[in-house]
Amino acid sequence: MTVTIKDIAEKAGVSYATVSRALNYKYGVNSTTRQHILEIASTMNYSPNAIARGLVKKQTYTIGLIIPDITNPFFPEVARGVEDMSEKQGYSIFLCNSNWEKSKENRYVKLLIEKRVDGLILAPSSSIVTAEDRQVYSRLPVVMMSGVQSGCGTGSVVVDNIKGGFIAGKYLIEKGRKKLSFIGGAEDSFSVKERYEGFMQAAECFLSVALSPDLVRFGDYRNKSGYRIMKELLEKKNIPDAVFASNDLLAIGILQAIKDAGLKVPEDIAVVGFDNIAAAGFGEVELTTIEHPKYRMGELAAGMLLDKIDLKPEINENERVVLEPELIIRRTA
Amino acid sequence: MTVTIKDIAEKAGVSYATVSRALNYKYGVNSTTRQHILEIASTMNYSPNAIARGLVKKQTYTIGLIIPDITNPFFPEVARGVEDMSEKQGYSIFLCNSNWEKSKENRYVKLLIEKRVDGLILAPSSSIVTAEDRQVYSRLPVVMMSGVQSGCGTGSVVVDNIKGGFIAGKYLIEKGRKKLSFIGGAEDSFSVKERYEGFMQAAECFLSVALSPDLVRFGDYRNKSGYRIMKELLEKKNIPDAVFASNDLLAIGILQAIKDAGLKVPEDIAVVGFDNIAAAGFGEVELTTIEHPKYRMGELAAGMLLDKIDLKPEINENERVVLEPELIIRRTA
DNA sequence: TATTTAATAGTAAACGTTTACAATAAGGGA
DNA sequence: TCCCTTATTGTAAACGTTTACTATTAAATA
Repeated sequence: MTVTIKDIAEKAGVSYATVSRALNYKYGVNSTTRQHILEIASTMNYSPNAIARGLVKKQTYTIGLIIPDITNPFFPEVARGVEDMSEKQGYSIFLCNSNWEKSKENRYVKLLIEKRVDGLILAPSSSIVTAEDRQVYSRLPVVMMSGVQSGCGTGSVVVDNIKGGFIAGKYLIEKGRKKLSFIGGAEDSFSVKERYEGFMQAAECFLSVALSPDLVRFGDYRNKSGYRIMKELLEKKNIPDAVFASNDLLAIGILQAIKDAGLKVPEDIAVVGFDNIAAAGFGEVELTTIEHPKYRMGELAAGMLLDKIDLKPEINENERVVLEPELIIRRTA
Repeated sequence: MTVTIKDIAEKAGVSYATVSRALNYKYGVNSTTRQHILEIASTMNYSPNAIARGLVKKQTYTIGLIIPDITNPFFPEVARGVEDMSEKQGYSIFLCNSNWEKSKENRYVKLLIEKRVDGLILAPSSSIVTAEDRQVYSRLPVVMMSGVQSGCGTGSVVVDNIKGGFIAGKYLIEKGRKKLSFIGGAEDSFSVKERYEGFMQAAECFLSVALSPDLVRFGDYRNKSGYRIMKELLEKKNIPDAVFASNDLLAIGILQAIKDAGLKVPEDIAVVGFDNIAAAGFGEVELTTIEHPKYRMGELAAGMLLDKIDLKPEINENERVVLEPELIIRRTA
C-alpha cells in the first residue's frame, strides 16, 4: 500500500540499495541517477519508514519525557525547553504524565524502554531512588530534573533550592519581618525539604528568635492546599507577618486566604512563593517569588541527555548542573 | 548486547517462534513450557522490542499530538485529556509544539508520518486547511481540535464558540451593560471570529444600540496584548462598560489595565473571558468566563482518533462533535 | 490395530530499511 | 594492450519481531 524503497527501485530500474544511498545522500551514487531517484521518490510521495530504519540503526531519534503532571504550571515550560532543544537536534519526545504516582512512572519507564527511546528525561514523582530504579536507569541514558538528590545514579539538573529558600528568608528578614512561616507542599518531597532548609538557615543567620513550630506546615502543592492551611493559621492567634510558600500555586492560595480574612498583603503579611510561574506575574496577582529557571532547565536536561546519547562509548559520568534561583520582587513582599 | 527472543529461545531450548507465542500468551503453547519461557525472560531482563514489533504489525501504538504551544495554559489540559485517554488504550503520544507556525506544524506532520504514528491529533496553528493539507491528512487517521471549520476533511472536536460568545453577550446585557467591547486574539483566527460573531448576535438580539466599531479590537492571545489594547481604549474618551475577551489571558491583562487606570471591576467595567483556564479561578483573579471543556476535548479527540484507528477498514466519515460552552460567574461580571 | 484429530513445536518468510562486500565498467598508467 | 584504480551499482545479510504453514507426537476413535 504505502510506497517503499523497493517500489522506487523498480520504477527507477536500479537496486534498492542504490535508492537507499541516493535518498540518504550517501557518497558513491552517480548524481544523475540520484536526481532521477529523488524525483521518482517525490512524485510517488515516498515517506521513509523510521521504524524500519530504527530497527537496523538501533536508534530511534526519540526521547521519553516523564513528568508528574503537565497541568501543573511548572511543567509546561520545562517540557517546552526539552522539546525545543530536542527538536533542534532532530529528536522527538514522548510525553508521559506520571500523575505523581511512582507505579505509573515505573510503568512508563518500562514502556519507553520497550519503545526503544534513545534516552529518558525524568522529573520524578518521588525523591526516593531505589536500587531497582538504578538498575533500570542503567539500561539507557537518563537525566533527572528537579527535586533529585545528587548521587541518584543519573545525570541531573536542578535549581539550588537551599539557596532559593535562603534568599527568600533573607529578604523577608531584611524587610523587617520577624515572625516567619513556612508552608510547604508534600513533606517528603526533596525539593520542599531543601527550600525549607535554606529558609531556616536564613532565619538562623539573621534572626534572633526561632521559628514557631506551629508556623511550619505541609500539605500538597495545590492552590486549595495553600488556602486551607493559611486559613487554619489565621484562625489561631499565632499569626505570622511573613510566609514563604514552597511553590507559587500554594502562595496564590495563601494570598486569597489572607484577603478573605480582611488582612492586607504585604502590610499585614508578606508572601513569597517559589517557581515564578506565569500566573505569578499576572497583574492581579503580582506575587513576589523565587525564579526557578524552568525553560532553561528543560533545555539543559535535553542538552545533557543528547550529549550522553551521542557519546555512547564514553564513561557515563553523572554530571549534575545546579541552576541559580533569583529573587523576583513584586507586590506581595 | 540487549537480550532478544532468540537468546531466550536458546536458553529454553525451543524455537524462537515458540518464545514469541509464549510471551504473547498466544494459544498453542504448552503451559509448562510457557511458564519456563516466562521465567527465563524475566531473569534475563527481557524487554520486547516495540520497534521490531511495529515493523511487522504495521502499528506502533503511538499517536502524534501537535499543539501550538504547551506553555499556553489552554493546552496542558487538552494534552492531559489526550494522554489519559490514549494511555488507557495502550497508546503513547508524541508531543509537538508548532509554535503557531504553519511551516513547523507541517514539518511535524511529515515527521510523525515517517515515525509511523497510528494517528494524529492536531490543534492547528492556522484555521486555513489547504488542498495539500487535505492530501497529507488523507494518509492517516486525523482529528482536529479547536478552531477548525467543519468540512476540514478530518474528524474534529470543538466547542460551540458562537454560542459561547452569545452567552457572554447576553449575560452582560442582562446585567444592564450597554456599551460593549470585544477584544480578540488574532483577527484571522477562526475561533476568535466565531466568538465575536456570537457576541454580536447577542448584541443584535438584546441591545438597541450597535457596537461602536472603535470598541472591537484585535491583538494576539497573550496577557500583555490585553493590557495594551485596554490601555489604549481607556486613554480615549470612548470607554465601554463591559468587555468580552476572546480568551482568559487577554482578559487578565485587561483587568490589570482597568485597575491601573483606577477603575473598578465590575462596577465601572465588567469583564468576561473565555476558556476558564486555571488561573481564572485563582482567588486574586476571580474572572467571570466561559468554560471551554479542555480536558474533555482532549479525551474526546483521542477517543475519536482511536476509534478511527481501530475501524481502519470502515468508511472514514468525518465526525464532528461540538461541545457546550458554559457561563462561569465569578467576580468580574 | 489402524486412522483421525488435537495439541504442540518448528521452519521460514515477511516487515522496510542500512550496509558490508562483491561485481562491473570505465578510465589511466605502464 | 594489460593491469590497476576508482566510481558506481548490485547482492545479500542483518535488525527483532510475528505468523502462516508444516511437522511431529500423542490421544482418541473406530
